[in-house]
Amino acid sequence: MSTILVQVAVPVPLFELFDYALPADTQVPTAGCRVRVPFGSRELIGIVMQTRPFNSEENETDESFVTEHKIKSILEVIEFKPIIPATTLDLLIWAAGYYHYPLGEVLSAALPALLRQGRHLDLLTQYWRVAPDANSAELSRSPKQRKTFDILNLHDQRGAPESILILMGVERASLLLLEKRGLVESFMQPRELIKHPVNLAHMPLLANPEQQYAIDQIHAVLGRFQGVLLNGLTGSGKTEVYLQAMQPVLEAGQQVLVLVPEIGLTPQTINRFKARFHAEIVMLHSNMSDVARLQAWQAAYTGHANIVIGTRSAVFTPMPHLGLIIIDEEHDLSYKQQDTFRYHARDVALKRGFDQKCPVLLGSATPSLESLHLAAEKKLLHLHLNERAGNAEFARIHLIDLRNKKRENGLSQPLLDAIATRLKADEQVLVFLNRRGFAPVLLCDACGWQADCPRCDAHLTVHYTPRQHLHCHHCGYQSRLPTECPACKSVNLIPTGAGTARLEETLIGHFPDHPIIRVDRDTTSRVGSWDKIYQRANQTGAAILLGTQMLAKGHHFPNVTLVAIVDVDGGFLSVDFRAPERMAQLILQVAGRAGRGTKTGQVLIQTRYPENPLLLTLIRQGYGQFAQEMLQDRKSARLPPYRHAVLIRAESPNAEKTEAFLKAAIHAFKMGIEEYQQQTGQMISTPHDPNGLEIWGPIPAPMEKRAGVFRGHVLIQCAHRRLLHHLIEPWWPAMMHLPERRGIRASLDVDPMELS
DNA sequence: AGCACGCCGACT
DNA sequence: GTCGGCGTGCTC
Repeated sequence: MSTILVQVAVPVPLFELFDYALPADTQVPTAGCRVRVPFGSRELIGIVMQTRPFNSEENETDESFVTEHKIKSILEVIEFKPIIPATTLDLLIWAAGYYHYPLGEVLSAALPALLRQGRHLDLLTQYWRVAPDANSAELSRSPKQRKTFDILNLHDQRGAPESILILMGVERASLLLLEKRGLVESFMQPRELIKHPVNLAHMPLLANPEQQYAIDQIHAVLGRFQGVLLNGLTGSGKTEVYLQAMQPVLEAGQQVLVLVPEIGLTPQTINRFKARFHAEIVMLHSNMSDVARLQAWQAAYTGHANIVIGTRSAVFTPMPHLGLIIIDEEHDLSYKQQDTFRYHARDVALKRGFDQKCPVLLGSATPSLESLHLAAEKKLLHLHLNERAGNAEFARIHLIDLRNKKRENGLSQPLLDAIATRLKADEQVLVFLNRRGFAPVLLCDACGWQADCPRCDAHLTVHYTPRQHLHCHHCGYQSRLPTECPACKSVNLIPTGAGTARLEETLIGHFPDHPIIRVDRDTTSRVGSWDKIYQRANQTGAAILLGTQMLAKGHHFPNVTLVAIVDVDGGFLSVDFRAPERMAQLILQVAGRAGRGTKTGQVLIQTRYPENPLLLTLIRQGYGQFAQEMLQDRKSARLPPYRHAVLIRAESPNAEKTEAFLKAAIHAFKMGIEEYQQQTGQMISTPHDPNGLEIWGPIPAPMEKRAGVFRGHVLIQCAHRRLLHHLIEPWWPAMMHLPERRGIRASLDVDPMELS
């Protein structure tokens, strides 16, 4: 009997695809369509990858390994027009291969939750129109409804989709009120794809020569793939370049994809775009309801949305008329997913631009070393914006040598003096310390005992407010604050070191007359939303803003003229080879925050190592030169981006078993190398040969025990990406079935960003 | 990942 | 005598 076999990617952590029979009277689905299939004892939604005729007579010789009787039938074909269009499907297949993650899970993760659950794409859209016998006279006392009615009255009986009306400033509430009065009515119909031309809502700002050059360069590469690195200081007008770069793309009826860091998707960002273009703009981020997300996704998928602004996962949104991809703050770590499917949205975006023949614009004041390296190799076009708007001077950065200086809870006298000066001038100060709580260590003065987390290789942090206790910031473990040392019964337990809570106390002591706004994970629920924080900061005059990384990533505080970095040394002395780069990005980011308009800003950095050459390069010669030196270091240390890296992580409650798995994995990998050598006659042996394949490990993770599990790593590096992936491709799936894997959680991280 | 099957401990 | 612990193996 002749039937059709359908190869399906199912959302399970397995690397193989599964074959199903198509019911006899069913139309053949194409690749990218969803199907409901039986899988073991359950039912799952899978994605069709391929269909092929299947002849049971010839099955004996069929390359299909599945015995005929095992093949089950598809239960339902959910749609015949692919929910994942061919270009998106190809991108996802590539990503699953590149990141060595099961295809079924990759595809499933790329769909909005409701589609993942099998819901049909609802292509009907709500339209509104004026009711046939509407008498609008009664609206004289409801100006909002009047305005809404008038806008709707511009349209004939064919009406207008709600999203377009909202675009024109209509509020949904007014529509509903008018509907109650019987003046307007709504109906559902498939939305017509009218390419309504995108108009300018506002004229572009006058670009300075640098901006104009950048805009021209980007316009010159529209219509083909070109990666562009837009390297612009904070305040140099990157957003204006984005907007003008987008304009001809939108005017040509094409779509623009804008990726922003997780924290960057603020109303201010969106409003910049809305204020410039009369266009349909949709957002895609994690704080949206499933329905809202589906609606936005659908607008992108159908081509109705002109601009799609989203976080990391939006890089996979189908967009039939994609003409430009913009990645704002391309160096931001949130573009790399840190669990499960560990993709990097920036790298996926570059691949997508290549596939869909459109430019990819990477913007940053402090580009990643990866992007700078690509620019140096001429794989990215490198554009610079160095002028600040209004000729505002960039903040001056100074070091405060902490050695032999009296300090009060980490604050040196020169820093306290500088804060006092700024407050006296009615200006604001931002104090940055990446450590929350009161004190990072509780130490016994008598015997040296320290309060440690029983589940992690870490000290417990002392907290006094809102409730006195010890807290592990790595696993959440909590215990009461001991009154005496458990080891020697001494009562001299000293909270040692300073966190933001202690700094707050100290600052209140010094500056009792000024508001001190603390922003960290412990206070945001108390202080309120970001909006409230901005409001408070902008309403008061002289004030101190104190906080962790959260504060550095937030938005602008226009009255801040001094930024203090209390402890820079952690960043420059860390074992993680990317730590200095991240600290430099942070310093520049907060420096961009200081001083706007007429007031020149100042950055003070406290350090015990004022002669640190990297730090000196950064403050004397800027980020560009700093990055060049970092790249030189990376090159001589044979680290990324000069080597391609893959990190294997394993964890289990048993340290020996974790290590045994990693050893077995290394052994298998080395067997794979030998096989490769025999097949190709090419030797890959020493780290110093041009192939430079290096295997490091098993090594304990920087914090070996965390939340009660032991974590180990193997780092594999290679000068040739192709070779590395060629070796990993057959090897990693096989590792899932290793006997030593029992009880181990293992994952593979391609191009790891954090070695923890 | 789920889910079922299966083989050893404390209970109505 | 059963309920249920989670080890093991499979999913077209």
